[in-house]
Amino acid sequence: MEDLSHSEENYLKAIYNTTQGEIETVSTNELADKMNTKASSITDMVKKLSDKKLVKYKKYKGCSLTPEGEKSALKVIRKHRLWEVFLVDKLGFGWDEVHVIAEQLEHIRSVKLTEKLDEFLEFPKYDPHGDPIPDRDGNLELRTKMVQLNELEVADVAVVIGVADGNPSFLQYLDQNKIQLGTELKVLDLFDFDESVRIGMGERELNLSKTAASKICVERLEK
Amino acid sequence: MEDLSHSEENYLKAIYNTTQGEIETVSTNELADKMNTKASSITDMVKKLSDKKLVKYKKYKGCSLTPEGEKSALKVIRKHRLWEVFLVDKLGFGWDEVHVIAEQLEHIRSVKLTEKLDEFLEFPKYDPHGDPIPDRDGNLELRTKMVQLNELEVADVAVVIGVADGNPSFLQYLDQNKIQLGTELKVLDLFDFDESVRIGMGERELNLSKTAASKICVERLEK
DNA sequence: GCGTATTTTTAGACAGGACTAAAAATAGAA
DNA sequence: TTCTATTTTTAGTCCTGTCTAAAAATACGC
Ligand SMILES: [Mn+2]
Ligand SMILES: [Mn+2]
Ligand SMILES: [Mn+2]
Ligand SMILES: [Mn+2]
Repeated sequence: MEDLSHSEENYLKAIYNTTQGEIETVSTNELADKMNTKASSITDMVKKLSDKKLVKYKKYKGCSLTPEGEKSALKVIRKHRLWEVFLVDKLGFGWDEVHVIAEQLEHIRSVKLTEKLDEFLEFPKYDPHGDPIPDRDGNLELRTKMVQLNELEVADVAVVIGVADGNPSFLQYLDQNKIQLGTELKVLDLFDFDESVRIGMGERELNLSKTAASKICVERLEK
Repeated sequence: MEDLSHSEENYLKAIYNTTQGEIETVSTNELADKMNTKASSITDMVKKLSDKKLVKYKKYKGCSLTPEGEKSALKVIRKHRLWEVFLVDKLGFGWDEVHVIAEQLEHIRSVKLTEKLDEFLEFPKYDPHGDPIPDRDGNLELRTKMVQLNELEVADVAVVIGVADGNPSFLQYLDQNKIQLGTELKVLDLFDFDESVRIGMGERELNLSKTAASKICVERLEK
């Protein structure tokens, strides 16, 4: 229950993010890639977190979070996403700029600060990238109706509700093409040969590569 | 010019704060006291900062900031005070609660964040304790007309413009006695035997110990 | 100016976090 | 199944920042 270091929090967050969905365990190398560090550093830290009962770890078998560890990770994620909302909504940052700054702010230790910030932002449910913000108890909304744009059929109508990649260059690409959260679109064509997709948004039409389309998260609308 | 660690920034700030005014140099032990650390730690860090040309240091003679070091210190102080304004004005914290949180926020590295925050707060000149906020170039207003309350004469009228002590228990004492920045007061009596002072504020009258009075910073008004 | 008290520095240790290189375990192909 | 390629762990090193204990320098009373 004692405070965790910035580093420990970053590891927990990375483990959380890579063990979402069906994947129940993350390998040492995969984590090393995600965190831009070396496998040996991962082993060291995972051992430490395992001693603290925040991570389940079997040598050579990868790791996952314990319920305790998940709680800690979600606290950090809550702060990260709240700060992102603050930076975009209150300070006027672009959604492509806030992640790196929130990486620092997420480590500020003050429960009262987090709760006051939440209130100041009027209890936002989603961050600027469409990711749900855990409540103070660590409950996270499941986005059951969310699908990737490339999974739609021709003539489907949908609204953008998230992005699967926070990379600034991808977000700037979306900005340039005037795609943002809330943008409504219709699938005009699906091209088999490269799995690209043509969408219409109001008057505009646009081709998206499979790569791009797979990173845009949408919810189907009644057509 | 590379980034400084949290620890290095804290040392620079502490050196800045203890070498204000006539005092031109701070001793190793004094700094150790202020920072709740040991003299040997001070020596180590001061050597390092001296290598980086941020601190002037002669063995056994104490240390002070170089112009470079002062610039760095003022950047941290600027962030500290801006965050304090944010916490009080926007989030509704009490002035007794914000110092510890700002101790963390002051280390967030993003020039753009600092400038956007400044703008969002509408370019405040003073923090919640009446301390002037350095501008982006590190220029700091000198509060030439500021005196301690215990230096006033009987019948002097003055307005509270700052506190010389950020200790929460002192600030809470002021809260309880409804003394805040902007409070106007008149000196009713000075008591020689213990140097305490009796002040009037509107209908209210109040005795202040010398200790308390010396920590309240005021500006004389035309009586 | 001398000798003691105090301050400051040095030496050595330790904990956290990261890295390299080498060793061990596992996975996969033949 | 056996041999090799890949993954993972271990061993040893380094850097930062801190501490304790010992040594050195300074300050000061007489
Ligand atoms: Mn982080
Ligand atoms: Mn986000
Ligand atoms: Mn600080
Ligand atoms: Mn302040």
